[in-house]
Amino acid sequence: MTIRLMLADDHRMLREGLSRSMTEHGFDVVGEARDGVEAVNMAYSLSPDVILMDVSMPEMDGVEACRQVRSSVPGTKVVMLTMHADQEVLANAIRAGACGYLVKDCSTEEIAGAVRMASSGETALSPQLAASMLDEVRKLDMAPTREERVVTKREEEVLQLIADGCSTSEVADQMYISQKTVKNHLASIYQKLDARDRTQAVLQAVRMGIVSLE
Amino acid sequence: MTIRLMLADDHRMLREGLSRSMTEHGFDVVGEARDGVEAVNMAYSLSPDVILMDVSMPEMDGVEACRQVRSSVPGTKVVMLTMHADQEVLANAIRAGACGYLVKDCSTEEIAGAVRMASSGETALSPQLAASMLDEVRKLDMAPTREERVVTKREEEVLQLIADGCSTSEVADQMYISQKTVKNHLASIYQKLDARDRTQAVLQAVRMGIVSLE
DNA sequence: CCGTCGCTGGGCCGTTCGGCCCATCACCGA
DNA sequence: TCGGTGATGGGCCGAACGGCCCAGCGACGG
Repeated sequence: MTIRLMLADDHRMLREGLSRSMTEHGFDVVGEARDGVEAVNMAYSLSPDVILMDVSMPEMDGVEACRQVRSSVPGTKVVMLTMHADQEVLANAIRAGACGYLVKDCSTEEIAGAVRMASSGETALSPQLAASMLDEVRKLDMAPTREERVVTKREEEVLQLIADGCSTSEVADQMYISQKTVKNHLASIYQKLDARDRTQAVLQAVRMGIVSLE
Repeated sequence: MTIRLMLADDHRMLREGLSRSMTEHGFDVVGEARDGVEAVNMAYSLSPDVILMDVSMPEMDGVEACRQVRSSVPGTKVVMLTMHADQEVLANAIRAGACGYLVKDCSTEEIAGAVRMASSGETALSPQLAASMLDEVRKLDMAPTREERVVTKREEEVLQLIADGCSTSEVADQMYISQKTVKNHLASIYQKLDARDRTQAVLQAVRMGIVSLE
């Protein structure tokens, strides 16, 4: 069974080249759109198996078009194409329901493979993108690592208990200290975390990874 | 300049095969380790450019070995090898400082490419892994999507402003309503989010993705 | 047409919170 | 040995908070 493919890109040359090579790879290219709006309408009337969609297009960008296609034509998979390995756009595309994400300088074999994977429900993306994504994850992990104890152990305990939903008296009970001491710890915390109440202190602590949500 | 490569895997056959093919690809295989402990010691004495390290090994698993190598021999890059596309292990490997992550059924060309990328400071990983990682990200994004408005628009505004550090009176000023109305909104929020004070309400809102941190 | 719900307010009251003083004790490094 | 810091407390007070009543108005749906 041949896969019914649709193209969406504002560059005619790219469309024609892609159309030719995808046809050679055994796909049935059933339609070509020049912008995002056209892509959404065409997807609705053609219900292709997969759409190769450029990220940057006139009228409506590919990410938004992807979102609309996914909601109005659920059976159609969308593989995004982009010029650069932009991690931010990638994240948005994933949220929009894209089943793949390729940089344009990949080979036609890679594109064909991505289309096949998409049509069978799998996800494909360029190694470049994967690497940039990893760097992003690594960056996120770096931050919590450097901490050299801004607040003391007891202060941290207070923060965690309050984040867990305890009141001042409950914190005091659980820590076997008086309410006054809890308030003293809090006062110290407010200075260190630049907060003026427990709400801000806990939020700041969450941001800094000092306490855990849940 | 040839890249000095070290192998760490508990399967002799795999080591020998890998050693042969990597040599053919122009790498200098300077050592082979049979378990994690041996890998760490050998890495320390040989200081190879790159280590191809299996995830599952006796004595010490590859992830821990990777961590120790990264801290004791900072110049050595580690590329992890695994049998299965386990997203959990991948995350740990990244945290441990791995510069690549490959499933074992990839071609020797891919491995060679990953080693070269690693030695030049880049990150490489198998498309399969990338896909499974994406699925993970997608799953995380799914949860906040289903929300059918638990709190009303105004209540959400109140929550966001408080999360941003505003007091009751400041929220009232910014929303052009009285302090009493703000407190009324909060009271309504407490019921809906099962919170007893603004701290818990904001934390719950953050957990539910209603308001954003920062 | 009437009920529900969201948004806007008022008043009252007891509790909690945060800021400001203060003290003691133990520990650790200069 | 002396000073700094962490942890433990005390008291006091004004402001903020949360719970409990209440009301009117507009929109929307049955």
